[in-house]
Amino acid sequence: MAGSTPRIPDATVARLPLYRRALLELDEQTTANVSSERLAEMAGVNAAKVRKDLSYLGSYGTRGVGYDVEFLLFHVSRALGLTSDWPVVIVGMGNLGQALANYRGFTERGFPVAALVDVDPAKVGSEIDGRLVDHLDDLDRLVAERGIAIAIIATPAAVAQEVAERVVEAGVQSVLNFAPTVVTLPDGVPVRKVDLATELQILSFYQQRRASTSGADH
Amino acid sequence: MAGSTPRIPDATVARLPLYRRALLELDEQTTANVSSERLAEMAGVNAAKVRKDLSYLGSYGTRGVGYDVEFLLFHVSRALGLTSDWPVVIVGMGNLGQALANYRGFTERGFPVAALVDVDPAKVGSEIDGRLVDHLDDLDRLVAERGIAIAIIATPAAVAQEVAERVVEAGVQSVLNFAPTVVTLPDGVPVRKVDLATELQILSFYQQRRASTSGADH
DNA sequence: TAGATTGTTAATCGATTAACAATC
DNA sequence: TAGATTGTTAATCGATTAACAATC
Repeated sequence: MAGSTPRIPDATVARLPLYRRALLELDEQTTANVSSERLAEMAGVNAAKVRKDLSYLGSYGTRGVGYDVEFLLFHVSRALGLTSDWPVVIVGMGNLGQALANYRGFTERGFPVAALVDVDPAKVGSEIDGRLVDHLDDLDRLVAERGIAIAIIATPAAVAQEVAERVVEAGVQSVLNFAPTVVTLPDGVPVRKVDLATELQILSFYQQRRASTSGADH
Repeated sequence: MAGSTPRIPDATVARLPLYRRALLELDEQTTANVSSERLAEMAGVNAAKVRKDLSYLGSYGTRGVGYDVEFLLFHVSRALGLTSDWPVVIVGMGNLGQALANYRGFTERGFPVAALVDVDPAKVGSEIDGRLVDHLDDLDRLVAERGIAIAIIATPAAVAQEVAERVVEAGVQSVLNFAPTVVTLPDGVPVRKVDLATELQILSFYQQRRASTSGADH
Protein backbone atom coordinates (compact mmCIF):
# COMPACT_ATOMS: atom_id res chain seq x y z
CA MET A 1 0.00 0.00 0.00
CA ALA A 2 1.08 3.60 -0.56
CA GLY A 3 2.49 5.81 2.17
CA SER A 4 3.75 3.03 4.43
CA THR A 5 6.84 3.90 6.49
CA PRO A 6 10.03 2.49 4.98
CA ARG A 7 11.42 -0.43 6.93
CA ILE A 8 14.10 0.61 9.40
CA PRO A 9 17.25 -1.53 8.91
CA ASP A 10 18.25 -3.83 11.78
CA ALA A 11 21.63 -2.14 12.10
CA THR A 12 19.87 1.18 12.58
CA VAL A 13 17.46 -0.21 15.17
CA ALA A 14 20.40 -1.50 17.17
CA ARG A 15 21.88 2.01 17.28
CA LEU A 16 18.73 3.94 18.18
CA PRO A 17 19.22 3.22 21.92
CA LEU A 18 22.71 4.78 21.67
CA TYR A 19 21.30 7.98 20.20
CA ARG A 20 18.52 7.97 22.75
CA ARG A 21 20.92 7.83 25.64
CA ALA A 22 23.00 10.63 24.20
CA LEU A 23 19.85 12.70 23.75
CA LEU A 24 18.75 12.01 27.33
CA GLU A 25 22.10 13.29 28.53
CA LEU A 26 21.86 16.42 26.39
CA ASP A 27 18.32 16.97 27.59
CA GLU A 28 19.44 16.82 31.22
CA GLN A 29 22.02 19.49 30.44
CA THR A 30 19.16 21.47 28.90
CA THR A 31 21.01 21.58 25.59
CA ALA A 32 18.48 22.72 23.02
CA ASN A 33 20.19 21.73 19.80
CA VAL A 34 22.66 19.11 18.64
CA SER A 35 24.46 18.43 15.37
CA SER A 36 24.90 14.99 13.84
CA GLU A 37 28.62 15.53 14.42
CA ARG A 38 28.20 15.91 18.18
CA LEU A 39 25.64 13.13 18.46
CA ALA A 40 28.01 10.85 16.56
CA GLU A 41 30.81 11.64 18.95
CA MET A 42 28.63 10.87 21.97
CA ALA A 43 27.37 7.61 20.48
CA GLY A 44 30.77 6.51 19.22
CA VAL A 45 29.80 6.28 15.54
CA ASN A 46 30.38 8.57 12.54
CA ALA A 47 28.23 11.52 11.56
CA ALA A 48 27.13 10.17 8.18
CA LYS A 49 25.73 7.12 9.92
CA VAL A 50 23.82 9.24 12.42
CA ARG A 51 22.17 11.26 9.66
CA LYS A 52 21.33 8.19 7.62
CA ASP A 53 19.92 6.37 10.67
CA LEU A 54 17.83 9.32 11.76
CA SER A 55 16.54 9.87 8.24
CA TYR A 56 14.74 6.50 8.46
CA LEU A 57 12.60 7.92 11.28
CA GLY A 58 11.62 10.99 9.29
CA SER A 59 13.02 14.43 8.65
CA TYR A 60 13.42 15.83 12.13
CA GLY A 61 16.47 18.04 11.72
CA THR A 62 16.94 21.56 10.39
CA ARG A 63 19.62 22.19 7.77
CA GLY A 64 22.23 24.63 8.95
CA VAL A 65 21.06 24.23 12.55
CA GLY A 66 20.95 20.61 13.65
CA TYR A 67 18.39 18.62 15.64
CA ASP A 68 16.14 19.92 18.42
CA VAL A 69 17.09 17.67 21.33
CA GLU A 70 13.66 17.27 22.91
CA PHE A 71 11.89 16.85 19.61
CA LEU A 72 14.34 14.20 18.38
CA LEU A 73 14.33 12.44 21.74
CA PHE A 74 10.57 12.12 21.50
CA HIS A 75 10.72 10.68 17.99
CA VAL A 76 13.53 8.24 18.76
CA SER A 77 11.67 7.07 21.88
CA ARG A 78 8.48 6.69 19.94
CA ALA A 79 10.22 4.72 17.19
CA LEU A 80 11.57 2.35 19.85
CA GLY A 81 8.14 1.99 21.43
CA LEU A 82 9.30 3.56 24.68
CA THR A 83 6.45 5.95 25.25
CA SER A 84 5.18 3.64 27.98
CA ASP A 85 6.74 1.15 30.40
CA TRP A 86 7.02 -2.53 29.55
CA PRO A 87 6.69 -4.77 32.60
CA VAL A 88 9.00 -7.81 32.54
CA VAL A 89 9.07 -11.19 34.27
CA ILE A 90 12.32 -12.92 35.13
CA VAL A 91 12.04 -16.70 34.81
CA GLY A 92 14.55 -18.80 36.74
CA MET A 93 15.86 -17.68 40.12
CA GLY A 94 19.19 -19.47 39.98
CA ASN A 95 22.45 -17.65 40.19
CA LEU A 96 22.01 -15.45 37.15
CA GLY A 97 18.28 -14.89 37.70
CA GLN A 98 18.91 -13.64 41.22
CA ALA A 99 21.64 -11.37 39.97
CA LEU A 100 19.29 -9.91 37.37
CA ALA A 101 16.49 -9.60 39.94
CA ASN A 102 18.78 -7.50 42.11
CA TYR A 103 19.81 -5.28 39.22
CA ARG A 104 18.01 -1.93 39.35
CA GLY A 105 18.72 -0.91 35.77
CA PHE A 106 15.69 -2.60 34.21
CA THR A 107 13.14 -0.83 36.37
CA GLU A 108 15.02 2.46 36.18
CA ARG A 109 14.99 2.44 32.41
CA GLY A 110 11.36 1.72 31.71
CA PHE A 111 11.21 -2.03 32.15
CA PRO A 112 9.77 -2.59 35.65
CA VAL A 113 10.43 -6.07 37.02
CA ALA A 114 6.83 -7.08 37.68
CA ALA A 115 7.31 -10.74 38.58
CA LEU A 116 9.91 -13.37 39.46
CA VAL A 117 9.15 -17.04 38.86
CA ASP A 118 10.78 -20.43 39.37
CA VAL A 119 9.67 -24.04 39.76
CA ASP A 120 11.85 -24.99 42.73
CA PRO A 121 9.67 -25.34 45.89
CA ALA A 122 12.62 -24.08 47.91
CA LYS A 123 12.52 -20.80 46.01
CA VAL A 124 8.81 -20.29 45.33
CA GLY A 125 7.33 -18.26 48.18
CA SER A 126 10.67 -16.75 49.17
CA GLU A 127 11.60 -13.12 48.62
CA ILE A 128 14.40 -11.75 46.45
CA ASP A 129 15.17 -8.07 46.77
CA GLY A 130 11.83 -7.63 48.52
CA ARG A 131 9.87 -9.33 45.73
CA LEU A 132 7.92 -12.55 46.09
CA VAL A 133 8.95 -15.48 43.90
CA ASP A 134 5.92 -17.07 42.22
CA HIS A 135 5.55 -20.48 40.63
CA LEU A 136 5.88 -20.80 36.86
CA ASP A 137 2.39 -22.33 36.88
CA ASP A 138 0.97 -18.94 37.88
CA LEU A 139 2.41 -17.28 34.81
CA ASP A 140 -0.85 -16.90 32.89
CA ARG A 141 -2.40 -15.03 35.76
CA LEU A 142 0.69 -12.89 36.43
CA VAL A 143 1.05 -11.91 32.77
CA ALA A 144 -2.61 -10.97 32.52
CA GLU A 145 -2.87 -9.14 35.83
CA ARG A 146 0.38 -7.21 35.58
CA GLY A 147 0.44 -6.59 31.85
CA ILE A 148 3.74 -8.35 31.39
CA ALA A 149 5.11 -7.90 27.87
CA ILE A 150 8.62 -9.32 28.03
CA ALA A 151 10.13 -12.44 29.63
CA ILE A 152 13.77 -12.66 30.66
CA ILE A 153 14.83 -16.32 30.57
CA ALA A 154 17.50 -17.15 33.12
CA THR A 155 16.94 -20.89 33.43
CA PRO A 156 19.43 -23.69 32.81
CA ALA A 157 20.04 -24.32 29.10
CA ALA A 158 18.26 -27.68 29.21
CA VAL A 159 14.82 -26.18 29.90
CA ALA A 160 15.16 -22.80 28.16
CA GLN A 161 13.34 -23.83 24.98
CA GLU A 162 10.43 -25.35 26.89
CA VAL A 163 10.16 -22.35 29.21
CA ALA A 164 10.28 -19.94 26.27
CA GLU A 165 7.37 -21.70 24.59
CA ARG A 166 5.45 -21.59 27.83
CA VAL A 167 5.90 -17.88 28.43
CA VAL A 168 4.72 -17.17 24.88
CA GLU A 169 1.62 -19.29 25.52
CA ALA A 170 1.04 -17.22 28.65
CA GLY A 171 0.85 -14.13 26.46
CA VAL A 172 4.35 -12.71 26.67
CA GLN A 173 5.24 -10.94 23.45
CA SER A 174 9.05 -10.85 23.46
CA VAL A 175 11.85 -12.89 24.99
CA LEU A 176 15.32 -11.95 26.18
CA ASN A 177 17.30 -15.16 26.52
CA PHE A 178 20.20 -15.35 28.97
CA ALA A 179 20.36 -19.15 28.96
CA PRO A 180 23.44 -20.45 27.16
CA THR A 181 21.46 -22.12 24.38
CA VAL A 182 19.60 -21.11 21.25
CA VAL A 183 15.86 -20.68 21.58
CA THR A 184 13.56 -20.60 18.57
CA LEU A 185 10.02 -19.28 18.79
CA PRO A 186 7.03 -19.47 16.45
CA ASP A 187 5.64 -16.70 14.27
CA GLY A 188 7.57 -13.51 14.66
CA VAL A 189 7.97 -13.41 18.42
CA PRO A 190 11.16 -11.36 18.85
CA VAL A 191 13.91 -13.15 20.75
CA ARG A 192 17.25 -11.68 21.67
CA LYS A 193 20.11 -13.49 23.26
CA VAL A 194 22.65 -12.18 25.72
CA ASP A 195 25.49 -14.40 26.76
CA LEU A 196 28.03 -12.87 29.05
CA ALA A 197 30.62 -15.59 28.54
CA THR A 198 30.28 -15.27 24.75
CA GLU A 199 31.23 -11.62 25.01
CA LEU A 200 34.37 -12.59 26.89
CA GLN A 201 35.22 -15.24 24.31
CA ILE A 202 34.98 -12.69 21.51
CA LEU A 203 37.26 -10.37 23.49
CA SER A 204 39.66 -13.24 23.94
CA PHE A 205 39.83 -13.64 20.15
CA TYR A 206 40.64 -10.02 19.43
CA GLN A 207 43.10 -9.88 22.29
CA GLN A 208 44.91 -12.88 20.90
CA ARG A 209 44.88 -11.53 17.35
CA ARG A 210 46.31 -8.27 18.57
CA ALA A 211 49.01 -10.06 20.52
CA SER A 212 50.01 -12.09 17.45
CA THR A 213 49.89 -9.30 14.87
CA SER A 214 51.62 -6.53 16.81
CA GLY A 215 55.10 -7.96 16.98
CA ALA A 216 55.92 -11.39 18.33
CA ASP A 217 58.46 -9.90 20.70
CA HIS A 218 58.88 -11.07 24.31
CA MET B 1 54.24 -11.65 3.77
CA ALA B 2 53.30 -14.98 2.19
CA GLY B 3 51.41 -17.69 4.01
CA SER B 4 49.72 -15.46 6.57
CA THR B 5 46.31 -16.69 7.81
CA PRO B 6 43.43 -14.88 6.10
CA ARG B 7 41.66 -12.45 8.37
CA ILE B 8 38.57 -13.94 10.00
CA PRO B 9 35.54 -11.66 9.44
CA ASP B 10 33.97 -10.04 12.51
CA ALA B 11 30.63 -11.68 11.82
CA THR B 12 32.34 -15.07 11.85
CA VAL B 13 34.20 -14.36 15.09
CA ALA B 14 30.90 -13.50 16.76
CA ARG B 15 29.51 -16.91 15.79
CA LEU B 16 32.48 -19.05 16.79
CA PRO B 17 31.29 -19.22 20.43
CA LEU B 18 27.95 -20.60 19.20
CA TYR B 19 29.67 -23.40 17.33
CA ARG B 20 31.93 -24.03 20.28
CA ARG B 21 29.03 -24.48 22.65
CA ALA B 22 27.30 -26.87 20.24
CA LEU B 23 30.53 -28.85 19.92
CA LEU B 24 30.95 -29.01 23.70
CA GLU B 25 27.46 -30.44 23.94
CA LEU B 26 28.16 -33.01 21.23
CA ASP B 27 31.43 -33.89 22.91
CA GLU B 28 29.66 -34.55 26.21
CA GLN B 29 27.32 -36.91 24.38
CA THR B 30 30.46 -38.55 22.96
CA THR B 31 29.24 -37.86 19.44
CA ALA B 32 32.23 -38.45 17.17
CA ASN B 33 31.11 -36.70 14.00
CA VAL B 34 28.86 -33.83 13.05
CA SER B 35 27.68 -32.39 9.74
CA SER B 36 27.45 -28.68 8.98
CA GLU B 37 23.71 -29.26 8.73
CA ARG B 38 23.43 -30.51 12.32
CA LEU B 39 25.83 -27.92 13.68
CA ALA B 40 23.81 -25.21 11.95
CA GLU B 41 20.62 -26.46 13.55
CA MET B 42 22.20 -26.46 17.00
CA ALA B 43 23.64 -22.98 16.57
CA GLY B 44 20.52 -21.54 14.99
CA VAL B 45 22.13 -20.50 11.70
CA ASN B 46 22.17 -22.03 8.20
CA ALA B 47 24.53 -24.71 6.99
CA ALA B 48 26.20 -22.67 4.26
CA LYS B 49 27.20 -20.12 6.87
CA VAL B 50 28.65 -22.80 9.13
CA ARG B 51 30.82 -24.17 6.34
CA LYS B 52 31.96 -20.74 5.26
CA ASP B 53 32.74 -19.69 8.83
CA LEU B 54 34.67 -22.86 9.59
CA SER B 55 36.59 -22.61 6.34
CA TYR B 56 38.25 -19.44 7.65
CA LEU B 57 39.86 -21.49 10.41
CA GLY B 58 41.25 -24.05 7.99
CA SER B 59 40.07 -27.22 6.34
CA TYR B 60 39.07 -29.37 9.27
CA GLY B 61 36.19 -31.37 7.81
CA THR B 62 36.05 -34.48 5.65
CA ARG B 63 33.92 -34.44 2.51
CA GLY B 64 31.18 -37.01 2.61
CA VAL B 65 31.68 -37.47 6.35
CA GLY B 66 31.49 -34.19 8.26
CA TYR B 67 33.60 -32.79 11.07
CA ASP B 68 35.32 -34.74 13.86
CA VAL B 69 33.79 -33.17 16.98
CA GLU B 70 36.86 -33.23 19.20
CA PHE B 71 39.21 -32.10 16.47
CA LEU B 72 36.98 -29.21 15.44
CA LEU B 73 36.34 -28.26 19.07
CA PHE B 74 40.05 -27.95 19.59
CA HIS B 75 40.51 -25.77 16.54
CA VAL B 76 37.57 -23.50 17.32
CA SER B 77 38.80 -23.11 20.90
CA ARG B 78 42.28 -22.36 19.70
CA ALA B 79 41.04 -19.78 17.22
CA LEU B 80 39.18 -18.06 20.05
CA GLY B 81 42.25 -18.14 22.28
CA LEU B 82 40.54 -20.37 24.82
CA THR B 83 43.29 -22.87 25.35
CA SER B 84 43.98 -21.26 28.70
CA ASP B 85 41.95 -19.36 31.30
CA TRP B 86 41.75 -15.58 31.27
CA PRO B 87 41.46 -14.08 34.76
CA VAL B 88 39.13 -11.07 34.96
CA VAL B 89 38.68 -8.16 37.36
CA ILE B 90 35.28 -6.60 37.98
CA VAL B 91 35.54 -2.86 38.58
CA GLY B 92 32.68 -1.20 40.44
CA MET B 93 30.79 -3.01 43.18
CA GLY B 94 27.49 -1.18 42.85
CA ASN B 95 24.29 -2.93 42.04
CA LEU B 96 25.34 -4.41 38.71
CA GLY B 97 28.91 -5.15 39.79
CA GLN B 98 27.69 -7.14 42.77
CA ALA B 99 25.27 -9.03 40.56
CA LEU B 100 28.10 -9.91 38.17
CA ALA B 101 30.38 -10.84 41.08
CA ASN B 102 27.77 -13.33 42.26
CA TYR B 103 27.33 -14.83 38.81
CA ARG B 104 29.16 -18.15 38.52
CA GLY B 105 29.14 -18.31 34.73
CA PHE B 106 32.36 -16.38 34.17
CA THR B 107 34.52 -18.64 36.29
CA GLU B 108 32.78 -21.77 35.03
CA ARG B 109 33.50 -20.91 31.44
CA GLY B 110 37.18 -20.11 31.60
CA PHE B 111 37.17 -16.56 32.88
CA PRO B 112 37.92 -16.82 36.62
CA VAL B 113 36.95 -13.73 38.60
CA ALA B 114 40.35 -12.98 40.12
CA ALA B 115 39.62 -9.59 41.72
CA LEU B 116 36.85 -7.18 42.68
CA VAL B 117 37.63 -3.49 43.05
CA ASP B 118 35.87 -0.27 44.01
CA VAL B 119 36.80 3.14 45.40
CA ASP B 120 34.07 3.45 48.05
CA PRO B 121 35.63 3.04 51.55
CA ALA B 122 32.37 1.40 52.66
CA LYS B 123 32.91 -1.36 50.12
CA VAL B 124 36.70 -1.78 50.05
CA GLY B 125 37.65 -4.42 52.58
CA SER B 126 34.22 -6.06 52.58
CA GLU B 127 33.51 -9.45 51.07
CA ILE B 128 31.19 -10.24 48.16
CA ASP B 129 30.45 -13.88 47.50
CA GLY B 130 33.42 -14.77 49.69
CA ARG B 131 35.81 -12.52 47.77
CA LEU B 132 37.60 -9.50 49.20
CA VAL B 133 36.92 -6.14 47.57
CA ASP B 134 40.18 -4.29 46.88
CA HIS B 135 40.76 -0.61 46.20
CA LEU B 136 41.12 0.56 42.61
CA ASP B 137 44.51 1.97 43.61
CA ASP B 138 45.80 -1.57 44.07
CA LEU B 139 44.99 -2.47 40.48
CA ASP B 140 48.55 -2.46 39.17
CA ARG B 141 49.59 -4.99 41.78
CA LEU B 142 46.49 -7.15 41.36
CA VAL B 143 46.81 -7.28 37.58
CA ALA B 144 50.49 -8.20 37.81
CA GLU B 145 50.15 -10.74 40.61
CA ARG B 146 47.06 -12.49 39.31
CA GLY B 147 47.71 -12.28 35.60
CA ILE B 148 44.51 -10.38 34.95
CA ALA B 149 43.82 -10.00 31.23
CA ILE B 150 40.31 -8.58 31.07
CA ALA B 151 38.46 -5.88 33.02
CA ILE B 152 34.70 -5.82 33.37
CA ILE B 153 33.60 -2.22 33.92
CA ALA B 154 30.47 -1.93 36.05
CA THR B 155 30.89 1.62 37.31
CA PRO B 156 28.50 4.56 36.89
CA ALA B 157 28.57 6.02 33.39
CA ALA B 158 30.22 9.23 34.57
CA VAL B 159 33.51 7.53 35.52
CA ALA B 160 33.57 4.65 33.04
CA GLN B 161 35.92 6.33 30.56
CA GLU B 162 38.39 7.33 33.28
CA VAL B 163 38.30 3.86 34.84
CA ALA B 164 38.77 2.18 31.47
CA GLU B 165 41.91 4.23 30.80
CA ARG B 166 43.20 3.35 34.22
CA VAL B 167 42.73 -0.41 33.85
CA VAL B 168 44.55 -0.31 30.54
CA GLU B 169 47.44 1.53 32.20
CA ALA B 170 47.48 -1.18 34.82
CA GLY B 171 48.14 -3.70 32.07
CA VAL B 172 44.68 -5.07 31.32
CA GLN B 173 44.44 -6.05 27.67
CA SER B 174 40.70 -6.06 26.96
CA VAL B 175 37.62 -4.36 28.36
CA LEU B 176 34.01 -5.46 28.66
CA ASN B 177 31.94 -2.38 29.34
CA PHE B 178 28.63 -2.69 31.20
CA ALA B 179 28.39 1.01 32.03
CA PRO B 180 25.68 2.75 30.05
CA THR B 181 28.09 4.96 28.12
CA VAL B 182 30.51 4.65 25.23
CA VAL B 183 34.13 4.07 26.14
CA THR B 184 36.95 4.63 23.66
CA LEU B 185 40.42 3.24 24.21
CA PRO B 186 43.76 3.89 22.53
CA ASP B 187 45.59 1.64 20.07
CA GLY B 188 43.70 -1.52 19.39
CA VAL B 189 42.63 -2.44 22.90
CA PRO B 190 39.46 -4.48 22.27
CA VAL B 191 36.37 -3.10 23.99
CA ARG B 192 32.95 -4.68 23.92
CA LYS B 193 29.81 -3.22 25.32
CA VAL B 194 26.88 -5.01 26.93
CA ASP B 195 23.85 -3.02 27.92
CA LEU B 196 20.97 -4.98 29.32
CA ALA B 197 18.48 -2.15 28.97
CA THR B 198 19.50 -1.61 25.34
CA GLU B 199 18.59 -5.20 24.58
CA LEU B 200 15.15 -4.61 26.03
CA GLN B 201 14.73 -1.43 24.00
CA ILE B 202 15.52 -3.28 20.80
CA LEU B 203 12.97 -5.95 21.76
CA SER B 204 10.49 -3.19 22.38
CA PHE B 205 11.01 -1.94 18.82
CA TYR B 206 10.41 -5.30 17.15
CA GLN B 207 7.47 -6.03 19.40
CA GLN B 208 5.89 -2.75 18.42
CA ARG B 209 6.58 -3.27 14.74
CA ARG B 210 5.01 -6.70 14.91
CA ALA B 211 1.96 -5.31 16.68
CA SER B 212 1.50 -2.64 14.02
CA THR B 213 2.13 -4.76 10.93
CA SER B 214 0.11 -7.86 11.87
CA GLY B 215 -3.36 -6.40 11.72
CA ALA B 216 -4.43 -3.30 13.57
CA ASP B 217 -7.37 -5.16 15.09
CA HIS B 218 -8.41 -4.76 18.76
C1' DT C 1 30.37 -47.03 -8.01
C1' DA C 2 26.74 -44.36 -5.48
C1' DG C 3 25.73 -41.40 -1.86
C1' DA C 4 27.04 -37.91 1.19
C1' DT C 5 28.99 -33.76 2.53
C1' DT C 6 32.70 -30.43 2.44
C1' DG C 7 35.05 -26.23 0.71
C1' DT C 8 34.68 -22.61 -2.59
C1' DT C 9 32.73 -19.75 -6.07
C1' DA C 10 29.80 -16.20 -7.53
C1' DA C 11 25.58 -13.80 -7.11
C1' DT C 12 22.89 -11.16 -4.04
C1' DC C 13 21.85 -8.54 -0.32
C1' DG C 14 22.41 -5.14 3.31
C1' DA C 15 25.38 -1.71 5.70
C1' DT C 16 28.74 1.92 5.55
C1' DT C 17 30.70 6.03 3.97
C1' DA C 18 32.00 10.17 1.36
C1' DA C 19 30.31 13.64 -1.13
C1' DC C 20 27.26 17.25 -2.10
C1' DA C 21 22.92 19.56 -3.36
C1' DA C 22 19.30 21.45 -0.67
C1' DT C 23 18.18 24.71 2.51
C1' DC C 24 18.21 26.84 7.03
C1' DT D 1 24.68 36.80 1.30
C1' DA D 2 27.90 33.53 3.73
C1' DG D 3 28.30 29.80 6.69
C1' DA D 4 26.53 25.73 8.57
C1' DT D 5 24.45 21.41 8.54
C1' DT D 6 20.90 18.29 7.04
C1' DG D 7 19.00 14.61 3.99
C1' DT D 8 20.04 11.87 0.06
C1' DT D 9 22.67 9.84 -3.57
C1' DA D 10 25.87 6.65 -5.24
C1' DA D 11 30.00 4.13 -4.61
C1' DT D 12 32.12 0.79 -1.79
C1' DC D 13 32.51 -2.63 1.36
C1' DG D 14 31.38 -6.76 3.95
C1' DA D 15 28.08 -10.57 4.91
C1' DT D 16 24.91 -14.00 3.33
C1' DT D 17 23.36 -17.59 0.53
C1' DA D 18 22.65 -21.02 -3.14
C1' DA D 19 24.85 -23.87 -6.02
C1' DC D 20 28.11 -27.18 -7.22
C1' DA D 21 32.65 -29.26 -8.15
C1' DA D 22 35.76 -31.80 -5.34
C1' DT D 23 36.32 -35.74 -2.85
C1' DC D 24 35.52 -38.85 0.97
